[in-house]
Amino acid sequence: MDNERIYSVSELSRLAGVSVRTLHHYDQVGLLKPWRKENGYREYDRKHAVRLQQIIIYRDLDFSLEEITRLLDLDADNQAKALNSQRDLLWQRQKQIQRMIDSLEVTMKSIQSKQNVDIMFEGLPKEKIADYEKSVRDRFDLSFEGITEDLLGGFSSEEARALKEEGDRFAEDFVNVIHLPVESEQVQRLAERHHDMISKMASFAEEGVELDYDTALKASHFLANDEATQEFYSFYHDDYARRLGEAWRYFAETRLKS
Amino acid sequence: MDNERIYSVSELSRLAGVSVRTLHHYDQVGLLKPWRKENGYREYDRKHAVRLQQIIIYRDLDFSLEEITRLLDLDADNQAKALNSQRDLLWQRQKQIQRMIDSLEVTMKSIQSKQNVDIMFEGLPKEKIADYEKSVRDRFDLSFEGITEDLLGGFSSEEARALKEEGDRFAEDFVNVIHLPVESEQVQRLAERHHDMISKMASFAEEGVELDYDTALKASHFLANDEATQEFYSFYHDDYARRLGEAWRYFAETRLKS
DNA sequence: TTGAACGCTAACGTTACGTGACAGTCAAGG
DNA sequence: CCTTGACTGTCACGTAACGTTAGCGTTCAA
Repeated sequence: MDNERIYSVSELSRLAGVSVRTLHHYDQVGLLKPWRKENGYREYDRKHAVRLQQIIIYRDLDFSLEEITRLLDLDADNQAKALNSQRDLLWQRQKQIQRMIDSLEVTMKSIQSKQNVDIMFEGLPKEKIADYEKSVRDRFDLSFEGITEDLLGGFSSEEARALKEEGDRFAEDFVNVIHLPVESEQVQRLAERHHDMISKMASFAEEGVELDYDTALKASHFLANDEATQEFYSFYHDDYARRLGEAWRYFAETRLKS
Repeated sequence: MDNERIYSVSELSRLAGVSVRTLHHYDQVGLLKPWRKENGYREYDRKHAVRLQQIIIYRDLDFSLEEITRLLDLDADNQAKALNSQRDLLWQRQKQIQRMIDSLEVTMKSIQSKQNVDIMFEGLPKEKIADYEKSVRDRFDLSFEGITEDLLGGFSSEEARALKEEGDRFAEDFVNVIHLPVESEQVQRLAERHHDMISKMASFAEEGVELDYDTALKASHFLANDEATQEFYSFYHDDYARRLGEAWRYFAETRLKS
């Protein structure tokens, strides 16, 4: 019945996971005052142990020992209220950490996307990338970083590499039929393949996004007419961007028009 | 293109939510070293801002500045890895706080249940409660606190008061028919009412718990025969516990037998 | 009875800044 | 041109919450 477990300093310190010195300190500042045996040894009971738990919670929440003293002595009678406020503080802390995690993941996505941009543009002429980027930014009034972050941030390096290879293979195939008319079946098959590639990426970036007629038409026009873009893709073939643009346009007109 | 936003001490301090002195300090210990203008003023760029964010995360996770220096310089190349480990640490912290919340809620339940016990036994003879409690503990090999915690911990003080009143009203009604035979319709109607009361409480404490035949029979036997219990309930009527036990037994035999 | 384990106090050390004190810098206004 | 107020800089001491070390008493099993 008389459940009065008592603890020595070292026992309580092990129980609560704090150092003996800490208990000495709390005694000194009057935060947790144990009984004393005749020989001067400190003696803690169950109530002390409970109070210590509370102290530790508040301490972990970055309250000063002075504040903790006030809080605990103030709510000494109203235990339930004290516990409630502690729980609320812990909830707040949870949410705060969640925000930190979220912001961290945004940063991670941004870094990953930059890496992926490097992967995707690997082997392509460095100095022309900047011009191409500027063109895209001017034409569509979008930050290049914004685009790539949305489009590439969600992929791992491996996936990015796979995409790069898929793109290269496509380019190779396209160059092989680049002399054929855009209406030809071979070219249109490739146009569809390209359309599917892009759609896949876009839908991965944002759920339910469709590459519709208008967007495709704009893109085709850009490909067919923008100089920096032509320059950039001349790496594959002199006429690459122009022909791809035309292929896209025909594909959009015949297959995407609603 | 040259996105090089630069910050003064005060600007960066506001941006990151730290004091100017803190930035001075980080400069001093070599954790975050800004550029210097000719006049000696500190100058921070975007990279500094990013590094500061990382510092703050680690600091909030209680790393020492020295450890943070090591961590950041060690993973300076491998940014992605650093961010990953930070996220993992934040997750761990989340879980730790969750454990604290859980343990806190257990404590809250225990306190609430003790308050509710006081409410439920209010007005009943204090000194007989202990005997009754001992009897229950001996007979059922259960800690009284365990029972009440499971049964009453989930109720608020208001709900406990309502339960107490319901119980008192029942006792009054039962005393009014206590002279009638246990088989009588009036008594059996009350037995059912009592059974429903208890069931409701039990099912509230633990989802899907049913007060079955065996349990009811044991309880009825206890009520009808245990002396401390008789004593305790004699507050209502000398024969209260015995008659209630018999009413329960009949009810169990006629209505609960599977 | 002795030595290892534990306890006490006292006092200085450490970390991560806070808080002045005192002085130079700079743009705006009288 | 000079002042004024907002910033900035470097010392340098202060503080909170213990860590650490030193010196010394207590307990208890071997």
